[in-house]
Amino acid sequence: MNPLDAARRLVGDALGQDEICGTCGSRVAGLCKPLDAATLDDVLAEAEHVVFDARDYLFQEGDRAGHVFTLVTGTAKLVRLLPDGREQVVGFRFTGDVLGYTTGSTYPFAAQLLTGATICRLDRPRLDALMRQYPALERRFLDLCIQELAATQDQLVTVGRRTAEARLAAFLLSLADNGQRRDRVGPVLEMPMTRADIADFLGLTLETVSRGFTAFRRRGWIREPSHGRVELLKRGALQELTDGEAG
Amino acid sequence: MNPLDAARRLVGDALGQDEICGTCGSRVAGLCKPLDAATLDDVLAEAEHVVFDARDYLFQEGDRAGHVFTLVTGTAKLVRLLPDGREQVVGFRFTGDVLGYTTGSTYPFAAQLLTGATICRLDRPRLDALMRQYPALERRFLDLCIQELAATQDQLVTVGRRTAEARLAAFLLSLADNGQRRDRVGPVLEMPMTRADIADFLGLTLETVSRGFTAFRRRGWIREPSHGRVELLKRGALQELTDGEAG
DNA sequence: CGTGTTCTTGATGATCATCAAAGGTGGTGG
DNA sequence: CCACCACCTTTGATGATCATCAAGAACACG
Repeated sequence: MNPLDAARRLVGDALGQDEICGTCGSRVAGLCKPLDAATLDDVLAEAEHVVFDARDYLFQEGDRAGHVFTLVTGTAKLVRLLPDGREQVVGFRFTGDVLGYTTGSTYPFAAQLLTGATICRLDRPRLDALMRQYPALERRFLDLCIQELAATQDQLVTVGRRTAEARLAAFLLSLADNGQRRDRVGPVLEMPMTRADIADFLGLTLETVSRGFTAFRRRGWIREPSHGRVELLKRGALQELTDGEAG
Repeated sequence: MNPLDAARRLVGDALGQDEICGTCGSRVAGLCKPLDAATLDDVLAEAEHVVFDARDYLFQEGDRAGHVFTLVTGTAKLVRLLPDGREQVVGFRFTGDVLGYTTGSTYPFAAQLLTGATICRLDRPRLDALMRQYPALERRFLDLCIQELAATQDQLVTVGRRTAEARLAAFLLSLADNGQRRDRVGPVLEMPMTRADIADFLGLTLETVSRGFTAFRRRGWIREPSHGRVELLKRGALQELTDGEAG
């Protein structure tokens, strides 16, 4: 069952009901995690749920920042454009993550979906009102922002100071960490991004990324059971590569 | 007069008095900018001023996050270490900037001074108390964090997708923007960082950075009137380079 | 005035981008 | 249901960019 179908079914069954909203609120990375039940109800009463297709943009770079989004289901990439049209992926966002919060008036990057997705969306006027009412919400955004900052700095280290294969290894390990935080079962990771997406994230070309995957496969470090999935067979080897102890 | 002497003199004359504290509070990037006078007095009463030498660390990566710092005078670099000892500079901080705020228990990077500096320092327990009292302070940190995030994403674009000379041009232009925000007079920019610092920031080697400066000098795009200073003579040319319209 | 640090410049080579083409895969419509 | 088509992926050949190694020059400091 592909993610889009899953999302549609979920929404069809339970749009606006506690089942979905519970999901919004209970995720590790979710917006409402530290809120008590009464507050949560207030917040969720204001939010709306929407379904998007793969490749849809939640927002473009420079758009008026009118909403904050939570990914109930699906994966997205955050993209900055260069004047000449090339793009840099500044991050990926997964089920449970929050996107698009800014104190500025426009989004500083675009958010494009890699899969179909169910989105929980809250508009800025309502969010501002809720934040005045519940200061814990503002604190939550600060926590999230500090986490994002740390992750972006990590990425800067990866792109600035590692070889192509080491970057790829770091990417795969971060995917795995991500899966764990979301308590996904089993050793096989979902990887909905294309080689081009990964290249734009790592500051490489898609050819170089492809060669990296091939090399890891040949060495028996990874396995790709199907499109959009990886399994890390030798984490130690990947870790050594990122740590620079390459032989 | 070197920056260290300037800092020492300033502190010797006016430590703890309104003159310095006014400086903390009035800067564009300062912590207390949006606070009213009464709040500002409360915050400043809790802060202490300290003088550091060039190369001192305000904190190391992994230290307990016990203080928040404002640079009253001086320049610092923020550094992440790799397992093999190489380092990535994730940002520079200038007079008026705030450093070291995190909701976590340890600093995720080190802060090392490039020049002597006067620091306005506030410990976490007091800061937390002040934030409970003045929610505007928390909001201020969120603003700052979002700005830092945007700047770090910009840097990711630079390091991931631009050539060596284009990175250097972007760096010089950002220095100039920074100077403007601080309403520095005249066309000559302070540049207290070494070629190695710049290289570690741009994901290059110090030799490549040096060659870049030489190339820009030869083309008449920049001038270095003395150590630690630059003047941008052809901003348009530098801008074209970063925008990728290089011929 | 000597010493350590930073900066410059050159020579060489490795890494990775670029260009090119063919093989897969999934989705769509006939 | 099959065939076609668009997109993604793989693989190869070549070359440019930038790292590395090396040595000398300029500068700051004691």
